[in-house]
Amino acid sequence: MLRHEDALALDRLIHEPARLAIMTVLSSVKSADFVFLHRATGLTKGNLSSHLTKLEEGGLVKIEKTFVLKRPNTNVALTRLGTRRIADHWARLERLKNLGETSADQV
Amino acid sequence: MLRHEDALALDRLIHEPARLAIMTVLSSVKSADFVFLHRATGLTKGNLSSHLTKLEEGGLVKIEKTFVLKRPNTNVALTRLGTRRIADHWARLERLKNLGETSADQV
DNA sequence: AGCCCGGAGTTTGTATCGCAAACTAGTTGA
DNA sequence: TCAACTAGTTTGCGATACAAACTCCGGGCT
Repeated sequence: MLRHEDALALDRLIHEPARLAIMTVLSSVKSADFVFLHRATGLTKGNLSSHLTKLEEGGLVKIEKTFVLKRPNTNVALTRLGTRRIADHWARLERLKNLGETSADQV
Repeated sequence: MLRHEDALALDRLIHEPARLAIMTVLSSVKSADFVFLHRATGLTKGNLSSHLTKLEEGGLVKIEKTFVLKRPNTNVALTRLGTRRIADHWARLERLKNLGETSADQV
C-alpha cells in the first residue's frame, strides 16, 4: 500500500515557509545576523523576530545578542540539532516527492 | 544577494502537509475515492474531509459524489489547475533547496 | 418489527499560528 | 532639543488544523 505518512510526519516547526527560508539560509552560511536574515528572507522584522524565537525555543538555532558599534546585534546560527533537522526535512520531502512520481493505480 | 522569496511565495494551500500528501497521492493515481485516500494518507476522515473541501474550493481537485452499491462514494481527481500547481510547488521547493546547498558567506 | 453495529462522511469547538501594525530602546544628525 | 533612523519586540486578530462529536444509511440479529 502506498503510504504517505512521511508527509504527516513533516516537522511543522521547520515546514512553515518563513522558517524553512530562515533555516535554509542558515544552513548555507552557518551564521548570520538579524539584518542579513531580514534581507535574505524578505520577512518583515516583526515576523523574523517571532520566527527566530520559535526556532530558538525548539532548540534549532542559537541566538546571541551583543552590541556592535554601540548598536544591538543579533547573531543566529543553527545548532547541531537544527542542522540535523533541516537535512532530515529535505530528505523527507524528497521521499514524498518521489512517491508522487511513481505512477500507480488505485487499489 | 541571496534571495529566498521563493519560500515566501510557497502555495500555502498545497504546502500544508496533509494536503501535500493528498495532492501527491492524487498526482500519482489520477483518481481515488475517499476510502483510498483515507488509508493512503493516514489522515482521519474528518481532516481528510475538510482538506478535500479546501482543495475543492481552491479549484485544485474535482469531487464527485455518487452511490456505489447503495453506499456513498466520493471520487476525487486533480483538476488541470491542480496538476499544474502541485508540479510548480515541487519545482519551487527544489529551487529553495538548491539555494541552501550553494554555500555562501555572509555579506 | 425493532434494534444495534459499522461504514462513509460532515460539522463543530478549541487551541494554535502567522501576519501586519504598533511599540520600545538606543543613536546620530541638524 | 528634537526629529529621524536602526534594530528589534510585542500585540491583536483573523485564519487554520486537528480531534471529537455527530449524522445518515444499510445490513445482520432476535
